[in-house]
Amino acid sequence: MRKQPRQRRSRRMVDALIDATAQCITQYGVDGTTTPRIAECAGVSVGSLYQYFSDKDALFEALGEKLAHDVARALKRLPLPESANLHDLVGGAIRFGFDMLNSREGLFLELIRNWHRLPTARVADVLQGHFLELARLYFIKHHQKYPIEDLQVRMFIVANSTLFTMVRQVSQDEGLLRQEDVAEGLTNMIVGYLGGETGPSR
Amino acid sequence: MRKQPRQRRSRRMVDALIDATAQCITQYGVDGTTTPRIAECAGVSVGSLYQYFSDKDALFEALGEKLAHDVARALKRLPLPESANLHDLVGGAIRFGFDMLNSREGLFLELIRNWHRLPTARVADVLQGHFLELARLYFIKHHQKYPIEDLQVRMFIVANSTLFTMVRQVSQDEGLLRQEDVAEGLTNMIVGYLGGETGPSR
Amino acid sequence: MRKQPRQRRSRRMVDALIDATAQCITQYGVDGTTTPRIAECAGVSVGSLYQYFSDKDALFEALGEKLAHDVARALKRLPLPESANLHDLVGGAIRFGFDMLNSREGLFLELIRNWHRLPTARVADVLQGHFLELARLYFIKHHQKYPIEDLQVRMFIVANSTLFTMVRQVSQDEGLLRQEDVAEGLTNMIVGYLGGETGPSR
Amino acid sequence: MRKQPRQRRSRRMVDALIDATAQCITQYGVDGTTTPRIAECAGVSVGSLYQYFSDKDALFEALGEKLAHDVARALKRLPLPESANLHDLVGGAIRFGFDMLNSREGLFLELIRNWHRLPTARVADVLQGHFLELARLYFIKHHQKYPIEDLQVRMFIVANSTLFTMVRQVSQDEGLLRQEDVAEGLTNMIVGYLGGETGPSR
DNA sequence: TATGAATGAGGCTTCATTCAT
DNA sequence: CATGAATGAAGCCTCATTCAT
Repeated sequence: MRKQPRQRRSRRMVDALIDATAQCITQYGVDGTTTPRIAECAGVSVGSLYQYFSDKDALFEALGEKLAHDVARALKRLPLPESANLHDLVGGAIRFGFDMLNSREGLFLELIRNWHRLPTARVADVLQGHFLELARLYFIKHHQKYPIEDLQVRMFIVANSTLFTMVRQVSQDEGLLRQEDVAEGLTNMIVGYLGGETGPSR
Repeated sequence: MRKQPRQRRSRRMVDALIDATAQCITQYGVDGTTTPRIAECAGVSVGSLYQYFSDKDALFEALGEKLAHDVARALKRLPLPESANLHDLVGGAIRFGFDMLNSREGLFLELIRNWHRLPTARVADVLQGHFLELARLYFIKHHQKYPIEDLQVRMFIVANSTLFTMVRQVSQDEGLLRQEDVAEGLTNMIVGYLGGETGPSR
Repeated sequence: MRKQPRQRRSRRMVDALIDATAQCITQYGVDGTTTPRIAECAGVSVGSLYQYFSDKDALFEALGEKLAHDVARALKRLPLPESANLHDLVGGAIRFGFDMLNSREGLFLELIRNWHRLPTARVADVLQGHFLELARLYFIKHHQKYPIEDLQVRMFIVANSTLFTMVRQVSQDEGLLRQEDVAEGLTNMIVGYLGGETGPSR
Repeated sequence: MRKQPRQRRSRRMVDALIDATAQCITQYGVDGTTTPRIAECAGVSVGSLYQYFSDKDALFEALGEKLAHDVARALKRLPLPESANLHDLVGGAIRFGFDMLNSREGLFLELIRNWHRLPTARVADVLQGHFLELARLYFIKHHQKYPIEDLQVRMFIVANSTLFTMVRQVSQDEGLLRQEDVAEGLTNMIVGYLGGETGPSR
């Protein structure tokens, strides 16, 4: 009970630093997000940064984890209409994805672009777990049998295809293609892949 | 008559620098590829590097363009069996893609991963043009009518989905998923998308 | 009566801090011994550290003094056999020295190595006084006349020669020379110097 | 033949940096010798420092090696009178040592004090080799048989005793003991040890 | 032209010490 | 008194780029 104030103070600092990191990333990009800038952005000295995070990477990791949880929560809140057919479901997810990428001044966009240089192990775990859970729920509800054998391969393909195609679409400064069209196309592709025949060729 | 040698010398130097850049990238990654290293790798002074390239980015751009042309040439040489059905065609392309990503000690892999930080406008143009041309040829040969209206959208989706899913697959150090399975899955998804009904849902 | 507890508390804190300093030195070396670490090691806040010690150096000084007293006490307890000839006496002292250097996980070793960077004035006083006293006792017991004139010089030479040679020996990671041999050699040298003719050359 | 100017330039820079390091050490001590200061002292940018030395330690190493060679050269030039008896020889060496320690504004003093924190492997090799050679020459000239068995132990003891006793003497700001007396005492001790009976006790 | 020495801003991180609670 | 969060100067090192030769 006596530690509360301290913990709350700590928590506030940690949050401030994570938020500052996010802000720097949207403002200067991942490359331009330096420890001095983060500290300044948080209105704090560099020393404080290192009191709460062992490392610049630790900050990125914390930010990633926080965002992953935010996304997971938002996903959970997505209305999954009982009667939803696969097309609406996938379409909804993709629109949700585009919304995310367009939100927060491109924070997610920049993070996903730099995926391979960031400490993403934890984040990936969180999200993957969530998506697999969603898929399982869906299949259990709509089909007794679901392709458990290659579910992982399918999820991998679907997730990455969707994600990076969206990233690329949003990254195109000039609106060469309309987001609506890309969303629709992606949806069709995914639905066709997940819902249709699965045998090789034929 | 006296200019030839000079120009040839120039050409050789430019090539050496571009090759050195590629070598540095495979060896040290994009981040570890510094101008002094490139110069040393090319057996040339930094000064010379800046004589021929205004900028580090210019070098990357030149490398990208060169590789794009290499890839385009290789694509052209791909045997497209007259009788090829769509599945074999796409499957072949995907296998070609995996081969590329696994070739040259991961050079393409590293470059595509860092896509957004590199000057890729020209490269994208070259490759996109090529793919569109391929698609047009295919459709002209096999279908009188081809969906010219949303061909660009489809190519965009297919290209990016395939490319980044492959990159992610090859990036996974631990072989969680077998490349064969991913290739097969991707192929099925693409074929289903390109070859099947195209109307929105229904 | 109300002050007692406070003073006892103070004493305990001071001791804890000094012990923590010693522990940090053995664990991280003199360079790695930071005030935050000491405080943490002592289970105390940095602030408290500065309540009791004006300065990091003050802590080192206190540690030095404490250890000097420990050593002095241990020296006093050394059995000085009545019949001891000089060789046994010196040999015993040197073995005692090696034991010290090898004890406490190298605490003394590390401190003596860093002699010149630490506040050692007081320590030197304590030890020097002790050694001179020992010497005086010995000479009084065994020789009526003792070279009071250059006793200080001799003690200085003997003490430093022995000490730093031992330190260097113990510092050698690879056991190039056997400690036994060095101890024997040192003993011979010292005995020869203290016991033999003292005139210049001859 | 065309590389000369460059090499000379390099050589000059390297020398300037090493000299600057020496100067910083005498002026600010080993702890106060920072890379920015060294660079400034040499009238050069930090970057240049790192063009010639991979590391701060590399600089210290180079300085050490240079000084070791200087000392070795000076030792070689020492007049070793044919007729020298051991006392004069050792006395000369010790006086030479004191001269060194008092020279160059205490550069050697500070370096030897910080022996254990500096990269001294090479230096030790150079000097040890030199001293062993000297010893061999002496013994060969003066005694057919020389105690080859424990020569290493003896040299180790003599060298360290002498060196660190001298260092401690010169370090004493207040001239508690006269250097002359310490030199004489050391000489006597060494001569007694090296020249006299060597059997254990007796 | 070719060279490569030189630059210096700027990145990451540490730690002795203070001060508001 | 005790606390420990906060500070910020300072250390080490990198690298894109320039410029005198």
